[in-house]
Amino acid sequence: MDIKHLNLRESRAVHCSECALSPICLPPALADEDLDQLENIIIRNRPLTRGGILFRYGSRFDAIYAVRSGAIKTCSISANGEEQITSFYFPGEIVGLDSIGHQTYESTAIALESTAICAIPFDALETLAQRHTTLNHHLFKLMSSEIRSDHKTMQMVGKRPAEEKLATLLISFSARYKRRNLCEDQIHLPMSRADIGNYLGLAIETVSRILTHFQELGVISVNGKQITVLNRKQLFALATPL
Amino acid sequence: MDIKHLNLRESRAVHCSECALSPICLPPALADEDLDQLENIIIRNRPLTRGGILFRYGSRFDAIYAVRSGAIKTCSISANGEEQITSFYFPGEIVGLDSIGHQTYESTAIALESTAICAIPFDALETLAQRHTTLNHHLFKLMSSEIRSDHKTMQMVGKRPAEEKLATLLISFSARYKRRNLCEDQIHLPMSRADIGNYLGLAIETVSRILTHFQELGVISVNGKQITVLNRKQLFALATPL
DNA sequence: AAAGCGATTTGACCTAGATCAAAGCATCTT
DNA sequence: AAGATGCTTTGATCTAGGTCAAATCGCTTT
Repeated sequence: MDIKHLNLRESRAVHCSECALSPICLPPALADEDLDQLENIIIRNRPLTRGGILFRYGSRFDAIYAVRSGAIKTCSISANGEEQITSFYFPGEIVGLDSIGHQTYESTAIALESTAICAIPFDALETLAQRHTTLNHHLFKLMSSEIRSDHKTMQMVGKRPAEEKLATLLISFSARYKRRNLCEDQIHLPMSRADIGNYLGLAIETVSRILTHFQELGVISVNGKQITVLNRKQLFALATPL
Repeated sequence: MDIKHLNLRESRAVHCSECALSPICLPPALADEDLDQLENIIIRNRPLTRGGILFRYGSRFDAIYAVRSGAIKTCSISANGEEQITSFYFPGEIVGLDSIGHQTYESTAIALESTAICAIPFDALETLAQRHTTLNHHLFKLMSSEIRSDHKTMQMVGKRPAEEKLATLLISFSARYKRRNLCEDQIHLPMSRADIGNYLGLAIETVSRILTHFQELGVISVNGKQITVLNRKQLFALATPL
């Protein structure tokens, strides 16, 4: 490991207790002592670049990951090789929960842009959780939230008009920006139109057309991957009321 | 509680260790002593009748449920009142995992036919799991399996031809029959065509048409809710290769 | 700055599956 | 047994959104 790399590590070595994302990713009532123990097992690697693979379907499962910055997509690959994007993950969110209890990762996780990650080795985490009720409970909660979020996705994807799907997705992204105290009306889409289409079950042409249409309606303004919400109320009216 | 009810309870009081479904619903390596403790917290109520509600969105979350016989559907209700079926549960499977860590149930669970249930109060289960690593691990595993199963559903529902969706669903049901050592070629559909349509994102007419078409192809024979698989190989060929 | 390349947009057309409508079938009532 | 009620099937249309094709926009790379 060269000096430059060491410096990089050093500069990014933020303790969980100082991390702005901890309200999203950690249980609220974690004692200082427990936090220290958790801190000790977390590994902060060099950031992934766009397209970089965090883990690959079939490789040995050893850790779950907290996104620190950037964004991740996860996909299931069907036997005939077609990939289905199952989720997008933003800072503060945890990737890899679907592989817990398995020997191998059950999906592939790919960085959508330059992305910094905290790796949390699962064996150590499970051992720690066995001794700390709060942490164990938090893990249950994280996993059940993941299930619910998948259910919302199913609700959005299953047989709704394309406009509704897209409006709903934009609102979901906006809400996640807000949760991190970022401006909820400036949505940066880290993924391609193809990714959005795959996720929502739409052709990329449809995604593009609907974004232009929303723009014509004056609901949003589109500038490549940058979306500005101009009429929040109307956007909600276009979406599936979840 | 009247005598009749007590008798009913008595007659169905099968211990987990004797339950044919335990390989599906319990961790394989659970010590006898732990099993006794688990057994003590489980509540076996009177069976639900068709349409009976196991739990309702918004009511207080207090237990997860193992299906003993019959079948359950769970639905998310969107704000405009439309329901989206998120899963079907067969004997040995666990319902309610999506509500763990919440005060209230996050979905509604409804019996599709006469259905017997084991209720497992979650507080007690969590306390027990805190002391028994195997059980805790099993809970993680159950939840991650639920996430994966949702991902498979998303893969099936998202932008696949209708025939593929239906073939895939039949195979999923068939696999779950087999898991319980039942004949994998005799599929009893406990749910209506409308439920299947809702789940797969198809109109009920489409569901019906495709079942007839599969019958014309000689792949299955349809008799109301009773499906017989005549050509397993061909059915697989019609399905999404998951 | 030019060239090259992938991503995105826009337009024209076409199909899978939705919707509408009506007829069959069961199951439950009276 | 005759209705009544609610599924399911079948048939005839219609349309949202897919597919194909071409133009445009942003990028790297040279």
